[in-house]
Amino acid sequence: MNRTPSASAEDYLKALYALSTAPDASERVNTKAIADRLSLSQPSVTSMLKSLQKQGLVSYASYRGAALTADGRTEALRVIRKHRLIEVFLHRMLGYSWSEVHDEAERLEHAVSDTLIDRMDAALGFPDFDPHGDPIPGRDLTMRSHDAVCLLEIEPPCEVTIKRVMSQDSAVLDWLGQRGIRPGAPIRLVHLSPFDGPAEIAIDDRAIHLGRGLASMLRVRPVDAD
Amino acid sequence: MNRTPSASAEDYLKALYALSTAPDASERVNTKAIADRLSLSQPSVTSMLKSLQKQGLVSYASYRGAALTADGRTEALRVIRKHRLIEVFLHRMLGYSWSEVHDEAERLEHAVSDTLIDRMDAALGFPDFDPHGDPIPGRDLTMRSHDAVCLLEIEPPCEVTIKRVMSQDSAVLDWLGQRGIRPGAPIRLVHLSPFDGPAEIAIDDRAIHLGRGLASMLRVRPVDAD
DNA sequence: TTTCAAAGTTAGACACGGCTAACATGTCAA
DNA sequence: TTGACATGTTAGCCGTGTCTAACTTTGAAA
Repeated sequence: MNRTPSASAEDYLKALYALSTAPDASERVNTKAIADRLSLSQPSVTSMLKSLQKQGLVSYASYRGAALTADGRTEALRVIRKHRLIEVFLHRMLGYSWSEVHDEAERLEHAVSDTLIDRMDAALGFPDFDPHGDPIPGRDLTMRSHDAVCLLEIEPPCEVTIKRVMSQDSAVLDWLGQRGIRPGAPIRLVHLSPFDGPAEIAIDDRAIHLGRGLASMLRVRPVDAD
Repeated sequence: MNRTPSASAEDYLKALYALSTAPDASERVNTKAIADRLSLSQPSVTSMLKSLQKQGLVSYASYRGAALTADGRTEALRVIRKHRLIEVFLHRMLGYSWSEVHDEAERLEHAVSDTLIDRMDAALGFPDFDPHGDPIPGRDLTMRSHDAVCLLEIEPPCEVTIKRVMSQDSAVLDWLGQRGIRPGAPIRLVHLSPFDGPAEIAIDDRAIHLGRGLASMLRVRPVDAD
């Protein structure tokens, strides 16, 4: 009863991990939230949760949502580690842009062995972050914590460094990338318009106005924090 | 009705290709031969052949065996191309030995996109052969012909170069590799014992005696043929 | 020409992972 | 406290790809 999770099961575990570690998330995760995230019907989710519980990866109670067990969390982190290392590998070794890596990694993460991923890790020099700035769990499958904060929580004006861009949408990533907005880039938060207005930032002395949606995807650290 | 073949379907197409291009193969391939090669039951094969026929990849008639259609052949070659390029990639870029590459490639071949494989191909400098000396179909999906002959067809004594080692068994490959028997290695066929006896070869002036089984896996070219 | 073993197919089952339709439960607002 | 509506589950279906058991066909030897 403890076989390797199927590709589908891995996707559920990843979704569960992401939803339960989201900024404002509760302990237990909704059936609906999982269904929405994976674009599946709710009954499909119910049935997979029961199956994952039988495998000891999820704790689940009818009408009460689900949570990862310690084992489930480990499996989720194993997949996330694979996903992010593959992203770095595609980016650095094969010239993929950061907007292209996600979809390819989404398929490969279910096919690469633990051995292969460790060799990729070594070939890359044991990177800590993927091309989007997402932290890569180490071989011990613990998630590194990330001390960056949301751009919208900064008091303008302020010089910050972009640490992480929390989007997987390739159109968004292309648009940001063309403007130099990527992890490591130094930017200046100039102004935050009230009433959910845009954020004005400056990068290389060029002004860019970002809607709140986009701005909230940027995780930054004040320059003097180092 | 012309979707991308499933991972299973790809395995059947590869098997069909291998069996129908084997040295002494007939036009049509047995159900049993496929079942044996894939370690599946015969009824499973019958049912998949019907499905592949419906997809236009295989021509099949009850009790008459099966053959690839032009489309099926193309799909088979696409998978073989992926498999062999992945093998080269693992070997050259990630330090895999030639006895390790097959199993990993067997899983990855179903997950890599055409785009990724083309980038790997370019990163490797468009190799013509995989680590076992098997020819890699080009982007146009045509199989390069291979002018090497079986070691057992050579008249000893004769200096030859090993061109290809037709085994996927890692124990066999390790044993051969430890003795320097790999594509590119120059060897001397010293003697062929009669009555299905061993082949005596010399490599770096060291004598090695190979059973017919092993010897028949070696494809070579006489040194003066270049 | 007959027969019989090997090869092939059909029938029917199962696990997996989806789905829709219908029913059950929870929760918030009145 | 009680609806009403959002959320969740159950029931039952489907397609894929596998299996075993039972039956059919083929083809080669007698």
